Amino acid sequence: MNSAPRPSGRDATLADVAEYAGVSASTASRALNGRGEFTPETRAAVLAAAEVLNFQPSALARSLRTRTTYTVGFVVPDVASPFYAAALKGAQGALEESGYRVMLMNSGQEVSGEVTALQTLVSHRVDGLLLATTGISAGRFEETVGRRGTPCVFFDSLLAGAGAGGVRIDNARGIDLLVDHLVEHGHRSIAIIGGSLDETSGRERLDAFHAAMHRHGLSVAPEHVRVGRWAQEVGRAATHELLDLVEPPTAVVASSAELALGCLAASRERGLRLPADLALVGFDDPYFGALLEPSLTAVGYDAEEVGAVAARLLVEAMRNSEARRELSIPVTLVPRRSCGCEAP
Amino acid sequence: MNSAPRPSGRDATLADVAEYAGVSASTASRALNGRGEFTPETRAAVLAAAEVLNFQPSALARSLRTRTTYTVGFVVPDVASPFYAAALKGAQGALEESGYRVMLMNSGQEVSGEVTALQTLVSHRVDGLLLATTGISAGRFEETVGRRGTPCVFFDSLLAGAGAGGVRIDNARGIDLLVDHLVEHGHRSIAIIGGSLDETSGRERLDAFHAAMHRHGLSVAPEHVRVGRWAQEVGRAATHELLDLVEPPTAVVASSAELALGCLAASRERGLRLPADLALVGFDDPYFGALLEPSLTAVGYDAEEVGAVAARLLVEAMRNSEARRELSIPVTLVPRRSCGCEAP
DNA sequence: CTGTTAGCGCCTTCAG
DNA sequence: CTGAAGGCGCTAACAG
Repeated sequence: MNSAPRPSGRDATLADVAEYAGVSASTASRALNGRGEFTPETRAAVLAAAEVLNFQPSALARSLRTRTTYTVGFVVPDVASPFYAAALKGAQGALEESGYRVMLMNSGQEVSGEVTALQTLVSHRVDGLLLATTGISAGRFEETVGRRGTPCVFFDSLLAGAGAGGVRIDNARGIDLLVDHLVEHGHRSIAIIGGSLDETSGRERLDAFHAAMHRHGLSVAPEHVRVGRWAQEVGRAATHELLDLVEPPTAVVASSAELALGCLAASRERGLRLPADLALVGFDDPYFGALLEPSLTAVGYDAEEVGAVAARLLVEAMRNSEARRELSIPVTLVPRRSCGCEAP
Repeated sequence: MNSAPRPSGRDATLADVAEYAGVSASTASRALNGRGEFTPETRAAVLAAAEVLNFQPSALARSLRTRTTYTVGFVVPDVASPFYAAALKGAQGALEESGYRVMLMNSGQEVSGEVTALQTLVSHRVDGLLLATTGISAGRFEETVGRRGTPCVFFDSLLAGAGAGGVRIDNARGIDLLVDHLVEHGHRSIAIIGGSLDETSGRERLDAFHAAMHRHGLSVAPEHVRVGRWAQEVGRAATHELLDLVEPPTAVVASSAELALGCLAASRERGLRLPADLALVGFDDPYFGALLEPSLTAVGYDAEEVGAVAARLLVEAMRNSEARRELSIPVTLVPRRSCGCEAP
């Protein structure tokens, strides 16, 4: 034993611990990190010293030295969106299990924001990236993170062939489920309110809609296709436009929960009774879906799982960069009343 | 000019840039950071070199040297919760404006998780902390981050007198608004479904409820007070219990959106017609509140603002640690139909 | 205005 | 098993 705990002038560094324990810095380092064998005394002394001095190793210095930060960058358009928030939680959990931390960046729906976020993350030397892109080009991406070779797993919105992998939602299957269900209810004049075509999900859902309609031998009027941002307001406006048509649809599939909510709002403004006057189904099953009026028939999936799977893929990639892998998250139909079902 | 861009063996370091530009490392550093004046040539040469070599300064090394990370730690029980997600977004935006980045940690509703999160953040030498605690003790907090003196602003749930400041929601005012409104509708037998008493909001809302009832000269039956976690399931169970009473309440105030949703679900399960059979009002105005059946009368506030204000307080504290400041976010009543109003 | 020197805190050869 | 030495990449003194 030596002097009293440091008067907190600065806080304890490895050297302090070593001095206090009466050993060299390297020995202290080894003891603390469990490398090699020691005489019990030595080890105990170091541990005690660390305890007493409240030693908190500097992740900064360690990372600089080891060239590993155990930090992963997470970039999404908007953390406040339920989907991204859930994905973040899932990823966070999975990463934590593997000892990684998350540095979060909002890209704010803009490519410039995405590039900035990526640069920041790269300068922080993150070990990996989890990215839900909103439209960065492969070239820009390559230029920003490619050179350093930081592993990157895309999710939700993928960048063709780039990065160490991707996790997608089974958009085509989901839309199929929705359209099939509407057709079973006898609808033939179905409209779609789609999300941004700059994103994978926006494009895939719209394409799948056309394909599904075609499969049923149904035609889709051009004015029955509305696309825009993923916002409630967009869904609302689109619904009004749809209903103002000389031949309004008898059913609509909304590409997201926000869009479906907008449709609901517009219908309510017009005093429409759903599903009698208009049937509605949506992609995304919000947790309050059963409590809406009418309760919303939707295609659901596990958003946390999207993040968790992406994170696991990334961890693998960071450990041993193997071949690129792409996974798909399954979706299921949750029939409720907005489609015309009698159910719950 | 010198040789061709580096074959990307490793990536460019400041030394590389300096060499390429034919100047010393310190000059390169100064030029890049805009310190001091230079002969135009020098500056241009350095900038060009940095450009060509795609130089990305290491935030790690810089932080180690300057003892500043420009990173803020953000700790919440659950990022996926709408409130925290929104607060995060608000904080993120405000912080970004001041050049700070966010490192996110989920405490998972447990004190142990909170301590771990704090330790991690401290070892990363974050410049500041934004914390929505779930019950860490002042002692534990002091022990974990106090020694280093990292500024910390609490939000939502405060730790009495600790840290550099706090941002609270005006819970008392919100509950007053709710109770007053119910009383105006003629209710005298009002129950409350409260959230966790380990958190400031849980306690304050419950206390305010008792105070408000008292103010109106109304008594509250002990069995009309139910508390638990902030979960829909809890709200549902509590509502069933309330309705099974020999003297069920005629109205209930739910302490959060989740709780209100649970109450709605339970009411629906029993085939009750709201607000005729039971009036309901809630703290927290979810964005889909108008689309529920019946639409939910609630007290709302700007969740993003909570995060943004906390972040601004923190930035001030990091710049010049002045006196502790505590701010309150205002709330407003949004009357809809679940209370008995005819409105929208 | 510019270069040289030193060191942030840690880990990891290389000797002993 | 342990200690000494060096360096990760950058910036802040200190000279010139």
